[in-house]
Amino acid sequence: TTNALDALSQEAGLSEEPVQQEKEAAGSGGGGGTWEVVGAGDKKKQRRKKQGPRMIAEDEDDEMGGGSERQREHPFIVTEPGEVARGKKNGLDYLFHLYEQCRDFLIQVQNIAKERGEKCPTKVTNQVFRYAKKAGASYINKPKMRHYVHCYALHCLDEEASNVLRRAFKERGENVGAWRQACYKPLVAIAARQGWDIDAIFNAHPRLAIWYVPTKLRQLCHAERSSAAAASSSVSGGGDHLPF
Amino acid sequence: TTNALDALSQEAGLSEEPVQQEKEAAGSGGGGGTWEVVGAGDKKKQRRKKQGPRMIAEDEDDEMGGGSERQREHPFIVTEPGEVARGKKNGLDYLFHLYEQCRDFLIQVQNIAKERGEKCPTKVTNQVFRYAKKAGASYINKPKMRHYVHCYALHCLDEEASNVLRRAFKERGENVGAWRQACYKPLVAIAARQGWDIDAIFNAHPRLAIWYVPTKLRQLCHAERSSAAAASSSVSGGGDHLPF
DNA sequence: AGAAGGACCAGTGGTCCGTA
DNA sequence: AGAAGGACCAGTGGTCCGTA
Repeated sequence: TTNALDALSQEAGLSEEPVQQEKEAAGSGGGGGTWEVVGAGDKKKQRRKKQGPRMIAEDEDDEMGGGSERQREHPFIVTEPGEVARGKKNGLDYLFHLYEQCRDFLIQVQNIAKERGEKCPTKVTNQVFRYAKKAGASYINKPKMRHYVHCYALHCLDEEASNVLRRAFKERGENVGAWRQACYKPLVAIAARQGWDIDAIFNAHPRLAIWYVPTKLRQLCHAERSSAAAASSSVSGGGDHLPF
Repeated sequence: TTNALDALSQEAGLSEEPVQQEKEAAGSGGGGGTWEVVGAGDKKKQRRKKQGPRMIAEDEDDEMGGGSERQREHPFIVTEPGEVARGKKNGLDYLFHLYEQCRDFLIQVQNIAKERGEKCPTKVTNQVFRYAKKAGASYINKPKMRHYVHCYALHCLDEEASNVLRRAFKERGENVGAWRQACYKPLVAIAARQGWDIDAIFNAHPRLAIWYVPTKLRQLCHAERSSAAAASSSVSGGGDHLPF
């Protein structure tokens, strides 16, 4: 906890070279099952490129010394439950594991806030992402986590349906983007069964409640509810008269 | 609701002259008991004054036409429960009434958001203040409401104690600032009785839950808890040994 | 001196788009 | 073409301080 406290009390330093850490993309080719996650790659300096005509001294050492490349996480592929991705890929169990890690980081941030009597986040906020980065989990970032939230939601709310979908998309050789898109539909169906309140559905699930409902999922639920309501009113005639 | 929808869908226009509305500071000298609240004063243009050297064409009509002054709400004075402030003053029942109004505005904003399938605020946010202004309640503003939140909290959580305090401070002829300061102490005492969790206390009260816990109140609770803990550990000796 | 509130500012939620 | 994520941006929570 002492270390954690330190990590939080310093600000995120973008200008100083960050301390390098070891990594071999946890889970991408390793043993299997338990993810021994540590810090990430070789990233260096990536200074701002756009934003106005600020050009002077912009690229003092843009060559990065000895040709080491800016490192990213390996891309995800559709894997079935329990399957470990081979080659320079990460599997979906690993993806979902990242959400559990974020939850752990949130809990740490919450504990620190409570100790200090500061306001205590209930969601995975920017502060939590900053904390995760400081704690060495540089492979966690906001755009990625937000991108796949609804996939994780399906995994939480109906693991069986999620597994079926994963197997089907793996079998068909679909890419991650296609699988990701396909995750919306069963979620909307779940919302339909529960009165369309997707926020309530997220909040009722302890591991999901800490994630913001994705805008697109919210919109899909709303659109689907509207057209369902229109359809059910049109079967009774479609006019202004009372049903039945 | 149609009007409400319109009000929300337009952005707050700072540059255009806002539509003028009638007002005679509701409750400041009126009948008594029920606040017939409407729009506010004569405010005009108040464009930015600081922020850089942007000077050109800054004050095309700074004289405001015919000498009409920029209008503010009358200041609050300490009144006892049920008492209506006389002269160019507002009483504390009116102050608390503003919090109830904000709650009504929040509920309207929530209803609109639900209809539209947008994310739904649980607190009085900037959006709600903007909505209130559009709806004609220009006497409601964020700095004022935040300033007195803890006073309203005491009123909600222990109306009897709040009333006693009001009578005492009125009798002593104290000003609003002194009364406001004095509201902290009984709140900290309430928190002490309930395990020091001021957020939980706010959230447990339906009318209070929509307000952010004021920073200073949170800090006071934290400081008081710490010193209470220190005191209770020092009576048992003050050392590192176990109590008892 | 006491008080009301416009306006500022650091850090947020959200996601685009230059990058690999 | 498909995907990861730095970095941007509009609007937020918070409150200072020029104003009356």
